[in-house]
Amino acid sequence: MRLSQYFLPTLKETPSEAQIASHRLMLRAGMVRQASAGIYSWLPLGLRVMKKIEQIVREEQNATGAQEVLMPTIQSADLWRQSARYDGYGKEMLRITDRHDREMLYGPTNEEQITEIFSGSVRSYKDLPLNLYHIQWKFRDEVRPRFGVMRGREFLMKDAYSFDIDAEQGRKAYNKMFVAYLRTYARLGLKAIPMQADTGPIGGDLSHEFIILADTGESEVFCHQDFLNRDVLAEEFDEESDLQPVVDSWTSIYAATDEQHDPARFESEVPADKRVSARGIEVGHIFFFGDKYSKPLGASVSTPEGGDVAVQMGSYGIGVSRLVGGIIEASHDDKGIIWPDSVAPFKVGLINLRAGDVACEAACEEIYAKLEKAGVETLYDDRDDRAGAKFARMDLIGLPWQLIVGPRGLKNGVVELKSRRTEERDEISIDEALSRLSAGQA
RNA sequence: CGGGGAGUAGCUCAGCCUGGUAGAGCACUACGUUCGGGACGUAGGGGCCGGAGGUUCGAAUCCUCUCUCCCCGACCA
Repeated sequence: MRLSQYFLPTLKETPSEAQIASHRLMLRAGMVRQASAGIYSWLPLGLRVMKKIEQIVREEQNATGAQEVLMPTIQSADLWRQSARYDGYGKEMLRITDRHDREMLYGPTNEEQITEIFSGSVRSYKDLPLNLYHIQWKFRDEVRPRFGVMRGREFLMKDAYSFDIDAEQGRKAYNKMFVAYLRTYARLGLKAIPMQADTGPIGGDLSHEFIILADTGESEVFCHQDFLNRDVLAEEFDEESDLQPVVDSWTSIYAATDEQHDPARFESEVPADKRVSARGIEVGHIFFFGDKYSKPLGASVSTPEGGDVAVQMGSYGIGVSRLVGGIIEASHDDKGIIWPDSVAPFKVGLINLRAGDVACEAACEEIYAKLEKAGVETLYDDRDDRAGAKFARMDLIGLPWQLIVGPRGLKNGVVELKSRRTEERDEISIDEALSRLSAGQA
């Protein structure tokens, strides 16, 4: 993509409403624009990142055997009356009426809807286990939206729903999601820590929330150092096996948010040099709640013995749009965003330091064409700005690699390849730069 | 939902107290000089001063009502 043609409205000054780093940086980098309190429009750069996160989430869900569906944002009030949550959910639910005065609502979550879909089509234990998910916008009328997309009212969420014949099978489904979540966050370049959680309004007796560490996190987190050193992507799992030992290995070590923190336990269970206290952001929450929804909504299947039994359900949420902010919170510096490779909107920013210079332009055009051909996502800064402005903008939007082409280097036959994260610069030939960027790692 | 604050140019803000031709910096347009870490000069364009009432000869400014946004707390993917 040529920057001269790309809609990237970056800001030099910070809009006054933005308090935390990710919000400031998202506005300054031209990723989003606020429409009203807690509601955002996504501009090209922001949308690219969100789509990448969404795709990683999707791949990890699919890998567990979950199947993607898409449910509507607008739901009927009647459905929610059946689960008795229409009155219970309170003012967070945005209620609307259509032209016939039918009571509708903008879905804050989809347990009722998925359960109805299930019960309308599934009759036998032979159709289980089943896990359906979708990635759809939700609306929760938060009292006080804040922190940009981290606590918006409208947000994009992946929610999965598992259906099983009994609690034992349900626990297996829960464990699969547990591990899939760990893998998802790891692929997003995040250290996520599972913590025992309250089940809140969704209910149930088994629940974990996933917290990523970031200095600006909302809650204080205490955990064992081992969490941070463990690489879940390096571990092999047999999806069909019982994952309980894996889950146990993650949940048996101390980890708690400040609400549930027990200093005495922390100190007795974790050696002093392994104690980590940090700030955290919740980016996912999983629940197993048995027949809480299947019973009132009549989601039952026939058993091998010929009887009828309400299915055991779980629900599993990841805040996709929140993760865009969360990743920035976990990965930025005073110059701007530092994207992990897996979600970077482009892999490399090609900077022509002297637009209009014949040699620079020819070199950039050649490099750009070759990178595009090699499938390397490239944002080519072909604008006629001064060098300083180009550097500042590229640092702000945080692409992992900057390939800097200037008259000074070209005279010696070299370009400069700079890592945004480490700030290491290598002066190398164009060919070497191309081969490094085209290979997996630069 | 309690408490505080703010709405004036795309952004950051001054002007308001004490009513009298709507301003600055950045951004934008043109030209020139510049050109490896957010340059400089000259000339421009851009505003129903959040909205509605009121007071007044005259309202961004004073009064009333209202809408919106932000911050702190209690609650949340």
